[in-house]
Amino acid sequence: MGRVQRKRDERVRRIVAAAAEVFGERGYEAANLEDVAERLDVTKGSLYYYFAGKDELATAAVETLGTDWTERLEKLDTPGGAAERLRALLREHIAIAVREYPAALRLFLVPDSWPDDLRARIRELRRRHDLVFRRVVREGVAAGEFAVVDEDAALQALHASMSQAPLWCSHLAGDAQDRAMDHLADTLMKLVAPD
Amino acid sequence: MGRVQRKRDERVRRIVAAAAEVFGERGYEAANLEDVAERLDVTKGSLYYYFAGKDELATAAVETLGTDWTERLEKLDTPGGAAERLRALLREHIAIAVREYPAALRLFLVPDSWPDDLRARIRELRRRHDLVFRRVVREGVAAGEFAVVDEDAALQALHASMSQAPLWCSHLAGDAQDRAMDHLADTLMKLVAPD
Amino acid sequence: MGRVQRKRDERVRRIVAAAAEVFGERGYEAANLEDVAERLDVTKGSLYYYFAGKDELATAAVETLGTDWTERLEKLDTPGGAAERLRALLREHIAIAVREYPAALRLFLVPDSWPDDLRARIRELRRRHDLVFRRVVREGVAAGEFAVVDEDAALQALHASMSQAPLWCSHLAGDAQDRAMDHLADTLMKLVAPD
Amino acid sequence: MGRVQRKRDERVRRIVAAAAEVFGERGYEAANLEDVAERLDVTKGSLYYYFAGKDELATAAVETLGTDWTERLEKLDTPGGAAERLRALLREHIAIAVREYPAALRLFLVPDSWPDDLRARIRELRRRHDLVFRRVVREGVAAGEFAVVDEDAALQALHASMSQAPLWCSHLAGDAQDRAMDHLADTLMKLVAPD
DNA sequence: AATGAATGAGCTTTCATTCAT
DNA sequence: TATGAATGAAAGCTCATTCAT
Repeated sequence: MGRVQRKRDERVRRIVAAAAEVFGERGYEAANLEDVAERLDVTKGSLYYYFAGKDELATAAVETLGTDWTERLEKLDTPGGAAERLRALLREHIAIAVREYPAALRLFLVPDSWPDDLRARIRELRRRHDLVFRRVVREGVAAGEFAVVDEDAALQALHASMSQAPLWCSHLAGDAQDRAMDHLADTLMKLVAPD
Repeated sequence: MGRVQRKRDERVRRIVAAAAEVFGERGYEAANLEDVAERLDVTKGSLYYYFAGKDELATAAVETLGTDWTERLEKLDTPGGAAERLRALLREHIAIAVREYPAALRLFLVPDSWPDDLRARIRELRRRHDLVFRRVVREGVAAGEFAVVDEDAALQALHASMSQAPLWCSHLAGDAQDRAMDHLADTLMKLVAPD
Repeated sequence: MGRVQRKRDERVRRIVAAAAEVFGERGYEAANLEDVAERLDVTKGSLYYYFAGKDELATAAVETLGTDWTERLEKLDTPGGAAERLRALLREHIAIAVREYPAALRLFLVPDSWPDDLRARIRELRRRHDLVFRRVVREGVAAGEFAVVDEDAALQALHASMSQAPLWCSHLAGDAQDRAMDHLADTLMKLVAPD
Repeated sequence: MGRVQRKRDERVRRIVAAAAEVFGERGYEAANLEDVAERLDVTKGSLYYYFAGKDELATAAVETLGTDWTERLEKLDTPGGAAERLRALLREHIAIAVREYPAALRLFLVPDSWPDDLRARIRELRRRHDLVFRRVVREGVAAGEFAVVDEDAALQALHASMSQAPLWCSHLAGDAQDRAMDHLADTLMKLVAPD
């Protein structure tokens, strides 16, 4: 992989980052390529040299954002039992959602009209993301630290609550926001609390 | 209020219903008036006889849907303690979300660009809706039946989880879907479980 | 002509008056029938019972306004020489323009696309209106009171100046407006001043 | 300023010229972008690459036309006294109105609904245009060559008469038209004639 | 590789006009 | 007579997409 390829990859990376911002802020439909280009100081047309169209760009954005997010959670190597580790995961996930991707919810609400392969890739992304949490939950349950009514239900509730956190946390200021995020994490821990 | 007015009201009601469907399915941006009109077997222009524009129509849809939903929950007169009543509320709310308004989440994700008064009305709607749950939770806590880390956090988690339920319940068939909904309700009860 | 016909005439008269206001304020293109109807507390559709369409209504408005205006000038029976009479005509014309039909200029700027017969009627109106002034000017010239380079040019200048008077007189307050109108009339008298 | 910019400027210039034609012929409301585009052999949408909307295009048209017109009059360096110079100005102004911008009157009758800044720019344009005439009139008065009842009234009358000249001159043929224009200019000179 | 330009389809909105009642 | 309702054509505007340079 030569210098040329590296340069191209870097270019793509920056485009996707910009796209993730715009799509995240406005959602797929309301986002427009002009704004993505503007953020990169290039023209709309240039994007087509790297991406076949809006769909592909949005998919790449979702993919990158999803992967980054997942990896940051995967790297979070907290020592201790399942409870400590889950608590750390929740806190980190909420922090990322509120601070960095306040509109990720919109970003993941992809149009139903997308081709199957794009949808499949996104589903796969979510599955991998979900696995980070699911593993800890499952270990906690096995170790008797946690108890769940239903694993799927618990995980859905966790994800849903975290992804909507920005909707009511964003408008809070520094300390109050921190406290709200902590309270949410603590609250969600109850979902897997032993009886 | 004469026959004419009644007829107009009925007409408006049907338009709003159609709009709620379309906006709910596609979200505000992706929805278009052509589709709303088509569902009513009229032409686009006719809608403007009843509504000043897309915004107003969407607001009406959100408002109607929100009010109906809240009222159905308010009417739910379950006997018993806070736990029984909350459980019934959760189950009903989830059922409505999954069966009748699978895309309500999208509908409530209103554009940031809306005028303040529209946003204010929507916020008010949500507040009233929230109150139905908040009251029961508060009573349960007072009665020692429930314990919450933080009232706001608990309620946010409840709402978020329920509103996203369709995303993973819709594709399930009859019995499996019922079971999933029950599991979710039971899971969410843990959020307020006493220690 | 029975009571029915009289009632209809009265109805037509009021519609035309409202139309003259609206067309005068906005000009032909920008005016819309909804506003005309609203001013009369009726619905758009009703207007079609009396007029075949927008064109006919506008023509009637122009015609009525033109006729009224002309008749008021014709009735102005000032004693004295041509100078006194012309001065009175100018002053009255300007007053009507500024106070009552500040946008008459817009009203008379009819679209080029109108059918020939409508245009012909309007031209005839203007001719009759013009005649009121032309007669006095001609008499003044014959009597040696006036001198004109060219009768047509003088009359065109008179009309143009008077019809645009509202553009710079409307924003003036009571006395100042009166003075401006007087000055304009005096100024225009110079157009026919003897050498 | 590179070749690209020059090309863009030229493009803009041609668009504005086309717009001035269309707006001038039909007035603001009746004019439509389709027609402007058609005259340039492009599609409607292309205009938006250069102008934000109908308002901006119309303003540019008014501005360009107004500036050009004023500059042509300013460059008119006639020798002689105030009378000779005013006579030349009138003649040139009338010629431009009749021959080149027969519907400028319509163009300058901007909608009341325009934003204040657009209206302000147009007013400024008119002020500068007016100044060309006002200066000569004032000099003539100072030199005792002219006498006016009221400077403002005289100038308003001059402008109004000239701007409406096309309404009755356009339909005249070659020589007759020339003569009519001359007569108008001579007639208007009387407005400032000494007593 | 990137740009400026253009396109065309699709959207929201307006409004003269028609018509059953 | 008058109304409420609906229509359809046309307007202004947006934007993903294409393409010559």
